[in-house]
Amino acid sequence: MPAGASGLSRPEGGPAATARHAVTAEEVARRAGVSQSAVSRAFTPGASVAPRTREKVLAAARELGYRPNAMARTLITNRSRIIGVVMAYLDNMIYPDVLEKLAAGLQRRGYQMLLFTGFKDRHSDPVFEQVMQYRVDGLLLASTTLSSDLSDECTAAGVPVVMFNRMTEHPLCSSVTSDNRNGGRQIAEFLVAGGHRRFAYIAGAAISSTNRDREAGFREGLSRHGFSQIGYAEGNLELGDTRTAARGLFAADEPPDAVFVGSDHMALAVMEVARHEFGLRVPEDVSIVGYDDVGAADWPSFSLTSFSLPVEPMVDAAVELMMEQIESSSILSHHRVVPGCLAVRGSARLPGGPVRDRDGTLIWAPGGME
Amino acid sequence: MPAGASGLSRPEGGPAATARHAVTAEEVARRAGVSQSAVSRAFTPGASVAPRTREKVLAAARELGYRPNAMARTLITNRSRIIGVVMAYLDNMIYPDVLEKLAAGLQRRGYQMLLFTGFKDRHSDPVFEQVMQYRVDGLLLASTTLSSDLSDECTAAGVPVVMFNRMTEHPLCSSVTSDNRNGGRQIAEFLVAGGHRRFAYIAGAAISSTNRDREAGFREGLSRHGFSQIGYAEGNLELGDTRTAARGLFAADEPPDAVFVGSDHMALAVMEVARHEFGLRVPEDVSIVGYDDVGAADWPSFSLTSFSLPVEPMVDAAVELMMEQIESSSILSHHRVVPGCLAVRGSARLPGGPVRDRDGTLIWAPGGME
DNA sequence: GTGAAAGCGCTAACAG
DNA sequence: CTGTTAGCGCTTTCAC
Repeated sequence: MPAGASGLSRPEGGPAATARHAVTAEEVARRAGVSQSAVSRAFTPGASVAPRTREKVLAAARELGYRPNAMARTLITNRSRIIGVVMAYLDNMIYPDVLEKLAAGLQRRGYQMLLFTGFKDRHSDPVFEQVMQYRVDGLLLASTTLSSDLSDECTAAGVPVVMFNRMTEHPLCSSVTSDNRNGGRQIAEFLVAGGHRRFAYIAGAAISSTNRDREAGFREGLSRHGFSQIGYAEGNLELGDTRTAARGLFAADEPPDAVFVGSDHMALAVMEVARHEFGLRVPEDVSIVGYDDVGAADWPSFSLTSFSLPVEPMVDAAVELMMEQIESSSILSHHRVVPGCLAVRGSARLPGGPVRDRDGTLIWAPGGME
Repeated sequence: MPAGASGLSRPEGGPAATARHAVTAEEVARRAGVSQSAVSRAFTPGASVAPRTREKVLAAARELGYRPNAMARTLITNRSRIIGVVMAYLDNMIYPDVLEKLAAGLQRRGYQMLLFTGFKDRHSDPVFEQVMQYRVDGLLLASTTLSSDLSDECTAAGVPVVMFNRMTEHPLCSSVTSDNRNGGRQIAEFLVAGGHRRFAYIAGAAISSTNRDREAGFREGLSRHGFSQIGYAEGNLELGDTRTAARGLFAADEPPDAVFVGSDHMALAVMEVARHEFGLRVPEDVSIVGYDDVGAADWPSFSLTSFSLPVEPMVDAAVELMMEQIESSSILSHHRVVPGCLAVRGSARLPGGPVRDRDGTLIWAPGGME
């Protein structure tokens, strides 16, 4: 017996009703005195129906409570107007935001969202089999870690795949990411300019392209200034692991004076450990920088300096890419990299003067970005 | 042009493939040298097929990459095995958790989840029309605020509705909630025992049953001890409004020494305002208690005392309720109230001795709950 | 246990 | 513009 069965309950039940047969176009047609195809046309935008006929149909439909059956329509049009969205877990605070914006974007174009999530531990394959049976028009993969052959199967089945917040070498997948590499590098520049000397990186999912690029950018930026030996630990996008990682770093003989954490979600946990377990002041004793710029980063308690993941433009790009492929019924491989910027707050020591990227781009300047 | 279109991009495209026609049962049948119905049976658990036939079919299916078409099946069985989930917004940190667990629970029973979210501002009716066209087998409404006639339409269409984390007077809806009233009362008892004298309540969505019950319980508990005048403000489940509400309360002539905030999501914001805008120490100057017991409540920075929303049992109950109705194809009105308990942390002053509810239940005792 | 045949509710030609 | 007709891919009798 599940725990939920305990507690107060009203076993008496209450009123009951039995499922009614759904109204069909046929019935509406009879009532409106037209043919069944007329009903279909009345509900098809842009179909050629006399205004008077359409009126009659809509009236009859309203009276009967008719709603076109999307399943039947799918069967014949070969378009479900459903997009499968795969997000293994939602604990990174950006995902709820992505989900909301994505749903809104798809809805606006008349698409629905079939969501697959909550299989952190279990394997994703059975899940995937299910998605495909629903003949989704497209698949959006938004977990940084997911078996890549999943996308193989999709493209083989002619279903366009858009990767969100991750890249792939797969030749027939599109992707939308933030500018991870640049972000990592700009953070390095910023921290070096801030006078730090002992750096560390805490990785998310080490195998993901997202983590790989952020780390690569960070190392690249550091090595430009001669720092090639840095502390390293893996948080695996998981709070427990992240805390362990942070403890290891801070307990070292030469603890870092600047830590770049691969995502805000983890960075906040690192900050907690630094302050409450090691009594470190941020940023006086250690600077902490994250990536994603989640809402909580801006809370006074954290005031986390972070490189932004531009969710809205990324979602827009993803939806656009998806629609393009659905409409052209061809699978292309487009990769969009959406630029972000460093949101400078209080968790990292401020540099004395302006900071520029290697190409001259202004990353930060005292007193605001002019 | 959306912002996402800027930034780096590889316009050259890449390889392209055209959607292939999906494999049908007919084709599998030909290849396996059996009839199309045999194929259907091979994929129907519990159908009467000779093991040898099934083997042949499965082999052919594998070779061809066949997957049964769920849409076609829906059309004939009149069961989509899809549950519509309506969650207007996901910013309350409990919702991602609910979503994950719900998806897992449904998936385990062979159901998919069609998610409707991201319409905080927009009206939900057009959204709803869409859901119904996909012939969902059931609808789970998990936003505390949603037009109630939405459920009318569902039950009229024979679709079972389960409300999650909210109640309704509607006679043909089921619901699963936490024990809001008890929670509110226990918090009152705890705060009174802690020696507080000036109480305040910050409401979520004032019209929601969830808020109503939490507030009623709180007031009930306080009035038992003679406190009937309390501070009140509305946060509307919205961070901006919540901060404004908190500012109003703390800036008053006689600011509260104990605040119960209708949800953790808002409570954390209130704590931020108290500390960083008013320089108040928590709990020395003001005690703050929340409801939901979200993950962040346990972070050292907040250490928020909170009444738990037992997500897992609630989700289990909701799924169970839903399955019951789908399987019996009758709509019942069951209301489950899942008990929670007070998670005592550091954001509220501790009472000197054990605290009991009016019925004698132990709410809290020094040194743990024995 | 298996195949033939009849639809599920709808769209999409096709004549008129 | 409208009705008729033929399926979409599948499940489900119904004989065999």
